[in-house]
Amino acid sequence: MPPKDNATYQRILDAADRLFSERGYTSVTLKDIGEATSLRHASLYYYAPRGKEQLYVEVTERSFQRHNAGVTEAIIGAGDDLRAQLHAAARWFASQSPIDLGRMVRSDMLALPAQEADRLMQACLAAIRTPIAAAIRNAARKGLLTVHDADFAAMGFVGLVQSVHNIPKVFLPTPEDLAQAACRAADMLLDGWRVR
Amino acid sequence: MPPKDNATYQRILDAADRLFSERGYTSVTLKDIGEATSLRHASLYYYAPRGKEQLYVEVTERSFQRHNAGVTEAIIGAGDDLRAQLHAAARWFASQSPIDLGRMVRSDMLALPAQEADRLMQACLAAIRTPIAAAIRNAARKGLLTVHDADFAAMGFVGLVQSVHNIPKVFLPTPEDLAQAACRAADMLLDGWRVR
DNA sequence: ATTATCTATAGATCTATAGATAATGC
DNA sequence: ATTATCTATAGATCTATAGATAATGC
Repeated sequence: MPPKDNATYQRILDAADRLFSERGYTSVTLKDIGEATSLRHASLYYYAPRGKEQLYVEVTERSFQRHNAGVTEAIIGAGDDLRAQLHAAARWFASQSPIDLGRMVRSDMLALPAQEADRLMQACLAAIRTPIAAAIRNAARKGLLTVHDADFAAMGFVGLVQSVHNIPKVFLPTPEDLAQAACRAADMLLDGWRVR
Repeated sequence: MPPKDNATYQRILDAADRLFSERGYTSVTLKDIGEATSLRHASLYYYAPRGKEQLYVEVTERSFQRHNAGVTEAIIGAGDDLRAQLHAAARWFASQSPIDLGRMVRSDMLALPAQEADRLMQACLAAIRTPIAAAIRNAARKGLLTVHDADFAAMGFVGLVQSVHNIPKVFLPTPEDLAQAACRAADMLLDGWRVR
């Protein structure tokens, strides 16, 4: 069992992260992860003795810590204005491969022991919701918003902003196109569709 | 090859629809579908000679026709007011098991021949987008909205409204709780978070 | 000696096919 | 006779383990 900061282990986690987040737990095989890291799939057990499940759990926890940090830093770096903060958060989600919470809840987690699935899912939801809900509460305290449930609003924000990842690539070819679409999505939520 | 309206075949499609939409293409096995219909998995080939892929394609096309009809009828039945129309559409999506467009794009479709995947995905996106975009355009023509891209707005609406399905069941225990949450999500988009 | 990776293989599961058997309709 | 379902099985793929081999560090 090598240390966690071992370079090969990080390569394995990176590949597993990309594959799991893209295709989901059951669609990814250890052979896929092996090929992505130029290792035989049997060698993965050297780093993760409990196999695919261990890799999935570690990768998922790591991924949500990264998202939590990414969104938090984006919002802090955007200053005090909520629109700027939401644009920064929207750009973060546009820049990352999307988090498919629905697939996680209704598919990935079914392959894990129920208790572990619960713990993991709770942590994941909190990790992405918390920094956004904090920004919303902050603006609401200043009397700028009519939002009643900041947590609910934050989850909706994530669902809306990430829907840009479902738009076919021909319509949003470059990463900047995607980022701008995500910002427009954030604006829709902030300003509303109705004329003011 | 029995006729399409054969009762057993409909049972198979219903079970496949539920399983595929919940867990995705690769997570569902023919054994699962067999067990859900009290048939041996080999018997499924009598109705779908091309196996799992055929079942997935038929079920997905059927599902999006159903959603298209469901949303269209909901909107028509809601009268002329956009808010009432969006609430009706939101209630429809809350009442149905969620469509995971992200999983379809980035996982399910990879298991299908590229050309068929393209055709299917285009049809799916259009089926749910069209009736909502029409309602938005209708209200925009009356000068009530500031929406610039009705198709983009419609996709965002679906992403936002369906995010209520990711909220743990303890917070939204009954179907009516879910429906009301979906309506509140629709209101957020219509009115915006900023005070008016 | 220890660490890292590989080959080989067992056992489980999955898709798909072949052919037997039971049920139904003439 | 035809229709519907079943049993049995082949071949592929997947997870996991055992043990060999190569590379590295003392």
